[in-house]
Amino acid sequence: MTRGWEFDSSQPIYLQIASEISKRISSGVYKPGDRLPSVREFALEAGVNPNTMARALASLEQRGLIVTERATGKFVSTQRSVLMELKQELIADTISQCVQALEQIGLTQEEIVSAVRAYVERSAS
Amino acid sequence: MTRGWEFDSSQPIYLQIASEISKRISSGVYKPGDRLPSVREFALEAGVNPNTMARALASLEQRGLIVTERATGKFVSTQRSVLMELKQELIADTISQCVQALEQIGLTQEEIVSAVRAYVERSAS
Amino acid sequence: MTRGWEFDSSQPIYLQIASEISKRISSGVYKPGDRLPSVREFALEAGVNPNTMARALASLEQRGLIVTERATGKFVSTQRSVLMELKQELIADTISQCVQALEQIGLTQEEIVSAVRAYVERSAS
Amino acid sequence: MTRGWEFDSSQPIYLQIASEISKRISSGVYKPGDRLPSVREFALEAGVNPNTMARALASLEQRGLIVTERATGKFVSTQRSVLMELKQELIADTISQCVQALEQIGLTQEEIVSAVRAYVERSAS
DNA sequence: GTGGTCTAGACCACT
DNA sequence: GTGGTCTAGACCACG
Repeated sequence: MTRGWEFDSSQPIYLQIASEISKRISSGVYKPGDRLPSVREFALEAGVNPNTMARALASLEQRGLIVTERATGKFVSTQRSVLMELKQELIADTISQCVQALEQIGLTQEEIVSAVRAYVERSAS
Repeated sequence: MTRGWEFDSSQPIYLQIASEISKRISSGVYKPGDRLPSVREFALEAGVNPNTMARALASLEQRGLIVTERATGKFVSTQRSVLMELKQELIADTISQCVQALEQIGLTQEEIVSAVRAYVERSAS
Repeated sequence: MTRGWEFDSSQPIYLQIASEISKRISSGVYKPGDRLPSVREFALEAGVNPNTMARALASLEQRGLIVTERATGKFVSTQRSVLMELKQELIADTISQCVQALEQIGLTQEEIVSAVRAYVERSAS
Repeated sequence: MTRGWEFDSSQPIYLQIASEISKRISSGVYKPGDRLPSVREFALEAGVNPNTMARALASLEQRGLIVTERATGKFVSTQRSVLMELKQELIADTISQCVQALEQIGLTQEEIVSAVRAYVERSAS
């Protein structure tokens, strides 16, 4: 049994939590309109202090990804534009990280594109 | 000053060290024929026990990436084939991880390729 | 009760252990599919530290002679090819050592063959 | 620098020394009529007590392999018969040990002979 | 219980 | 100084 989610020390934990939940929303684990687990539940699952979890959720709420209905809980936003924005951002982050790593290995931009194309074509067969 | 390299608990430290040094070799931080820092220095830099560092380096030596000259130190292999193999493996791993993340977000393979192309073209301008 | 196996200082202990266990596998003391004694038991029997025994077993695993099933133990490989390879290697090593000794004593290659033939015929009667 | 010869605990050291010197005589390091190093020199070389070395040399003298000339030293015997006997014994011991090992690996006597023949023919090419 | 990992500290041979 | 080996003892995940 793991004690909680995995964190590293490169970033505040609450941001890592927000990132994790963002991914879940984007990938449909939590769908638009879904009620999220309570802060306490979430904190237990992640193995962090409820205050930390609350801070993470607040940052998501500020971005418009989740909305709070007083006394009933927090829900994933149903606004398409915000969710699309999130998705685009996650895509950009993922690709950015990948491209950066490949450039560090020594690939040019053209080589990166063709390497990715080769990869997906190979895995498609 | 950081206390050492960053490790997570998803993998043995010695493998993470091996991976880190692999990347440095592939990206030219340590070039073919270069003498590597001594095991003790390396261990100090990474913030681990010398035995752990030795284990990491042994795994690299077993893969043919580095060679040991007794009592003088460890050197990056000058064999092209091994280094090319390493590079291809690092590229494949990086792309695999990226594609997997993007597919989880919900992109199709064509979308992934075009998103990467768009990204590098945008960053080129 | 002996205090452990016999080792000499010509080679690292862990390699001598690996060699000893190899012989046992080849001669059928440990048969394909057999569960080996646990690392701790083995270490006790050999009179060495468990880490040293683990290192020896790791080298055998790397050669494909044994396989590990997590939390249940280590087992002799059932792959014929690997076991045949081992046997051939042990035979070659043994004969090489013998021939070398006999050549040093001053025997020619023909004399060596006939001396061996004479020996086995004599011991057969 | 090694501190002396290698011994194991399977046999008294003086017998291991006698065996080593026997091999040297048989292989011609010390030829018939040669004066051997003094007991003190020999003991120093082997890293043992002079008494132990004296005992080893006494056992060789008893077998007739070496003779003592009072106040001048010890010499390798010039008697052919004794030297031939020694050679035969060394050969028999070497082969016996080899055959025993091969039988333990699981070879039959015919297989042993043909394996040895194959080995010397291969090494001759 | 199993094997795996990591640390701490020691001694060795080599140059 | 280098790497290599060995011991001792600890903690972990797995089933």
